[in-house]
Amino acid sequence: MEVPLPASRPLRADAQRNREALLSAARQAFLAGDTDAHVKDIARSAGVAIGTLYRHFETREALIEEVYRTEVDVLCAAPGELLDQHPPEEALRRFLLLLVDHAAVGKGMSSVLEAIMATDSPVFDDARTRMADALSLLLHAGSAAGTVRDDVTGPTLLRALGGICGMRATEGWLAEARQITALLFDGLRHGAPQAA
Amino acid sequence: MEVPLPASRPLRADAQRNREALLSAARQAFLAGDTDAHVKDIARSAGVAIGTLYRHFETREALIEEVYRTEVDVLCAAPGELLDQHPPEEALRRFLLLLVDHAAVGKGMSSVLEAIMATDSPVFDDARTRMADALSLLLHAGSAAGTVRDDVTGPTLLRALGGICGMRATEGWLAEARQITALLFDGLRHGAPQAA
DNA sequence: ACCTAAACGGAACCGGACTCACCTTATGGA
DNA sequence: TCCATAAGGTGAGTCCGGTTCCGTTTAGGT
Repeated sequence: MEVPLPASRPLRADAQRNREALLSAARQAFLAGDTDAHVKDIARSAGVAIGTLYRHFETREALIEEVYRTEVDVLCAAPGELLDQHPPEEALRRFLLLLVDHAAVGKGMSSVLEAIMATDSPVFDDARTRMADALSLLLHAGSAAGTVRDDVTGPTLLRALGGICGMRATEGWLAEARQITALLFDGLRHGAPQAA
Repeated sequence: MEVPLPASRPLRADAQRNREALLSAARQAFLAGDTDAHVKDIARSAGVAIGTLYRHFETREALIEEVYRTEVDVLCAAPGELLDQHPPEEALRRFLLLLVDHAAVGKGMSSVLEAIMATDSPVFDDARTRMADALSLLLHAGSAAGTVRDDVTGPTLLRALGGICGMRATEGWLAEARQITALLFDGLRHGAPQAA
């Protein structure tokens, strides 16, 4: 129950191996669509006992978050690149769709994005903050350029996207989600100082 | 486990009393904000045993749905009235905000609205269908009048709203939700045949 | 080799929803 | 009025997850 600090002391070799096995097993399960895989199964398919799982991760949620941390990293790096290559408005549009599409990579990812975006769970505080910052960056760039309204904050928009990702469940959800996101985007432009 | 058909045979007097007590206790709890009140507590505060609760309601979810059925009825009646008193576009705007505000009446309502709107649970099939129909009505009226885009369906919009209601959790969520809803509305008008 | 802190294992626990076999009582017909 | 009987009520018990705890094992430094 005391997740070792990142660099407190290098993990023992076997511990390192197990930790990785757990992450890999969990990733496997989530990407396979088993959004709510049981901790026991994850542990078993990692060739480890539950106790070991809990030595490495405070809770089931914490394990999940760790699995997706790299995904979140990738996502949060996107805005910078997008702004380099596109005008702010377009960068924002692309990022919104990128998020939604990302949520589609296996049902697993979307449920985590949702958890990150739509809940208050302290486990996701870090991820949430980073993603809200990423959005703020885009919104500010857009409103500075006058093509995006300036009264919407990163965190607010993040919540909305979280809600949209919460739509996953039905057959055609991705199409629906994209459509709604486009709608939201139109709404963001609509109130812009100098736009339609 | 076999919810009596509405009018198969009039419930025995005591059964009727208990059923009502359960609904009332549940309503009480949900409106008080205890979104995930335990079935035992609900049963206890209704003065009956768990078994009795389960005689009347298939599952916890079913009880919840029943509690909110009347709410949903009210909500679904609104579009008709709104269309009588306002142009389609304005009726739509008002209805969207009405939904969000309704979700704010106690955290309980919002979680149920969310469950109705954002999941596939068969328990809410009925409510979901009715609400999607209500939205379709407004959307059609709006697109017929040329003030609302015509490529968004009731069910899709319902999902989006469900997502937004899923935002409840944080302090300022209502303000955020209203803002996002307004954004969505702007988006709906944006692609309209003859609009901005 | 030996020692010890680190890591592991897994039975036990706990907190929920839900079930079931048995008991209680409303009710309608004699 | 009273009884038969089926509708209704009961609550201990089951099931199913996540989580904890402590005795055992082992990596890895001396």
